[in-house]
Amino acid sequence: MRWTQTLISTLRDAPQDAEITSHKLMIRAGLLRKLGGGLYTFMPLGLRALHKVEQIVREEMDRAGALEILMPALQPAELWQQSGRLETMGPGMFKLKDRQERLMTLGPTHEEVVTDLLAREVSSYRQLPCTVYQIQTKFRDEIRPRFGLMRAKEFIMKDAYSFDVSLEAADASYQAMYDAYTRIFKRCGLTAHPVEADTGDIGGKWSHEFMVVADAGEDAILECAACGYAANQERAERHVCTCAPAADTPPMTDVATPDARTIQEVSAFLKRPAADFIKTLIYVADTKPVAVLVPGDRDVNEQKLKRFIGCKSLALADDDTILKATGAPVGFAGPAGLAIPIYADASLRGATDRVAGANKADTHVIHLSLERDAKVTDFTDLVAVVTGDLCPRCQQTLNTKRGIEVGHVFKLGTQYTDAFNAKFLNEKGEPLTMIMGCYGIGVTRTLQAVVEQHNDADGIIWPAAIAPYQVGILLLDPKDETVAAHAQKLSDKLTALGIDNLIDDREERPGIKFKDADLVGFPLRAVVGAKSLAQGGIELKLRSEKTFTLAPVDMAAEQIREKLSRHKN
RNA sequence: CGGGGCGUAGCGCAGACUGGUAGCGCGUUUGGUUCGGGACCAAAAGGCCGAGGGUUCAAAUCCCUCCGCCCCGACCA
Repeated sequence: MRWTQTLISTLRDAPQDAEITSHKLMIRAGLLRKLGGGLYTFMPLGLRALHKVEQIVREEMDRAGALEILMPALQPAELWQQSGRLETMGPGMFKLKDRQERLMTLGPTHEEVVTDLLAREVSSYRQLPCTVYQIQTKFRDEIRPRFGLMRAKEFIMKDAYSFDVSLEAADASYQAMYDAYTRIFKRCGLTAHPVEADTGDIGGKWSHEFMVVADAGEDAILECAACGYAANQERAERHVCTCAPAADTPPMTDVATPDARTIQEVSAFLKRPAADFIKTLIYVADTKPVAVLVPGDRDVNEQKLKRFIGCKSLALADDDTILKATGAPVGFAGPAGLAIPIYADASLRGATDRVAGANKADTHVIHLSLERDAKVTDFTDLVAVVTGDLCPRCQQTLNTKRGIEVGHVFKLGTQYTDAFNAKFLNEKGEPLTMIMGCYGIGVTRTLQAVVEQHNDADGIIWPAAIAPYQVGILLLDPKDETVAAHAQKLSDKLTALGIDNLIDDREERPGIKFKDADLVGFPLRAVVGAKSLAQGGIELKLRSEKTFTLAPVDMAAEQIREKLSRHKN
């Protein structure tokens, strides 16, 4: 292919609305163009790279025994009513009506469609295990689309679903996908770490996310260097020391704290550190108010809270609800005397001599001994784990990193197969419910994660496996027929060797071609010019290296193949 | 949804406070000189200044409404 025959336009400046490196580079290098918020067009160059990622995904899915299918993106809403997710995922789904006024959705994911499908298709244990997958466009009405392809309203996902006869068999299917994911990300040139994760709206009991470590990542990961424990902050647990209660805390006493509402204000007023406080938050779980207690210097992890209570919606209570539940305005809630359920963080078990709100305006209490002075419904792990907390496995210190979630694997159990009555007959003719797993890779996000992980000040540095073109042939003297012929010959030879390449045949000065080649990020650059030919050949330079070598014209293609194979990533 | 910021040529920006009907750089087109890390000279094309309404003799500029985009937060009592 020749540069002048394709649609590549590079930009010297990044558009003002691009924030992170990978987003800027993908726009500047002409891979993407924006249509609107969270909506992007893949230009020829970007689409080539995307197709390569898809191809790797396809090969590894096939290798793992999964079967490719393609389900509709447009789906009847009844399916979502049947699973109950029209309610839980509703706000994040695009909905529309057809001319019959039937409510439809644009699929944000496909558990419903696939379970309905397998429930109809599978009737015997002989058909199991069965894992199907598709590479398809998903639609999500994101609260806030961000950073180009990282969080888009429309994006390409590879989603796979496994169906098994038993939990043990399902574990094997899960492991097969987990292993396939490991291979996929490696082949894409990514360093992705599996971490324990929250299951969110998908549901299920167990899941791992594949995280690419990057400062631009939207998730926080807690890692233990000692034992290898790694978890998304949404799920991360910590080891808590069970401290012996102080023998004699004086009776709980009111103290006036006029206008001091926040922990910070009361802490300053009473001259007690935030850690001595019991922070009391009033939430509304579905429709009922509940109180949540955490140490004054800690934050609540709402995902954990939601999971523990088992509610569908969870939000901080408004001022009226707080007044009704505590009898006091916002800022003076405390555990003593509350008539609503109280959930306390496990670290507060045996807490004595603490400060908390008194459930009276402008008043706090001191000498609060939690189990003596309040009726705690349950103690459980509720705080957001942070750097410095102790590993729940080995009690060493945890560290935080930022990560981009590129893949997520779930053990779902029978949540969906129950809802869709997906049963099969076993050897004895008994009907059993299939055990399900689901597995997603954000294909478009993965592409951007690669750029985020592989770049320098000059531009993208593509891993050879997913570069739009593996070789950029810079034709420096396009009007010189001999030189141009050499470039074309090299291109043909490379193509014959299965190495895709692009000849930059523009009538531009060399400087522009060098800059653009670096920006676009060809893994290998071959310079063909009157000067190089006079010196005896064609210049070969890897994007990841500083020096070049001169290859005789007849040897250039072979040498390129060799260089590329030595620098897979 | 709340807070903040921004909408002027394909991209990056100035002009706005102090109204007088639009400019710079890059890019694009043409011609010329150049030609190994984003050259130079000359000429040219390209804009209902996000949309609607108002004030005014006159609005990119002032006022109101809406729309779009970006960032922060989705929350600490």
